[in-house]
Amino acid sequence: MATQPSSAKNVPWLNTREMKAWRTYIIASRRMLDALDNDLAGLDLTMADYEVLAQLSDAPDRKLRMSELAEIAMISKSRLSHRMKVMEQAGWVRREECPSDRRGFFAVMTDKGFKAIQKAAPTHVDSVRNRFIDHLTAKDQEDLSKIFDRVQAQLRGQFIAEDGPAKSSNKRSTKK
Amino acid sequence: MATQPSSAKNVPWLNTREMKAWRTYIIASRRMLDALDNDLAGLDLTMADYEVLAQLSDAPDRKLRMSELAEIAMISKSRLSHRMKVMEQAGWVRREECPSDRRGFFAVMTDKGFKAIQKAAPTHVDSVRNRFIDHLTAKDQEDLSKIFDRVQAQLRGQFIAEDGPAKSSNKRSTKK
DNA sequence: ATGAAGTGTTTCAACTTTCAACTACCTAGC
DNA sequence: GCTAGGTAGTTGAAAGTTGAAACACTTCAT
Repeated sequence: MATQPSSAKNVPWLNTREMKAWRTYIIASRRMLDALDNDLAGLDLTMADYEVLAQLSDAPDRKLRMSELAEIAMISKSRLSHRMKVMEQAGWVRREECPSDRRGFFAVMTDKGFKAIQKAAPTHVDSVRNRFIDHLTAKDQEDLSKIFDRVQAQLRGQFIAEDGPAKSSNKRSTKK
Repeated sequence: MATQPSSAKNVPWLNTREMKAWRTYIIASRRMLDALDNDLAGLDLTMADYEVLAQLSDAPDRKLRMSELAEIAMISKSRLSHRMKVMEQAGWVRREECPSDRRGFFAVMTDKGFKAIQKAAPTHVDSVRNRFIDHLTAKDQEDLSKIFDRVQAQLRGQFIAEDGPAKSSNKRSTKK
């Protein structure tokens, strides 16, 4: 539906090597991500929230425009608004008016939020090491970077070529 | 909390190479998975449902015990029950009593379900190729398999060592 | 000025996910 | 045979997540 990528017919099936790579990658990744989320749960964080907070803590003055934060954290503006409300109540962030553009707001990380993320970081890094990085050689790491740089480049290419705002859109057709 | 992996204190931070590998992998993966889900949306499928159906279609007689299916599709039994209800209404699967253990049920893929997945498969494979596999050399694929085999082996190790039923458990502590 | 477009929030309805029963059955020990 | 305890799977309610659309402002170009 909608510009079927030309080559859609007679797609060559995955051969054994390809299938193995795909399945191994996809399954191990899911398990690992579950595990990481689990490791963070003890700190009342999800990976998604950690990502938002980490981005914020890296930003100059630990503040970013809402839109920009949404973009780099790869979530919709609406979703960010929702999450911010929760994190605001936890006292980790607050909103601040943008003086130069009065439509805009900054998401600002509070000291409490910064302490929270600083406390979470070692646990998370430990997770990432134990569950992933420490099992890779330096060469592996470089290979991986190259591979996923390529993957990402192509995705970006396709998205720019298209129209939509990149986000999903779940069009479960008119089937009940 | 709960057997902190001994080395939890003074965790060495990720160096540049490690950080690059981790971020590139995690971000590109997320984008790619989003894209794949998007590609499937036109066929009224999510990756999760596709996974369930694919497992079923690969099983002998295209049937599996509910528990077993839940396990290999990496979802909880409860969740599978709920999803099955939906897929049953779509006419893709049905439940069948297990004669040898009358507590049990088989999930059975119907012909209609098989046709649906057969129709979806080329699109999905095309997605997987375009967005991932075709950007890897044969060597890349082998490297990837090795890497994620290792990652998975270690995860399994840790899980076996623990008590729970492997599934998350979200213990957001007693805060509010 | 005026209208179009941008920023961010909010409401709403749909959907997903988990949790804690709950039914039904099986197995073992006595 | 009975009973205790375990397993298979379902269920309903509660909680959480999500995106679309409507909204209130503000800015910007004419």
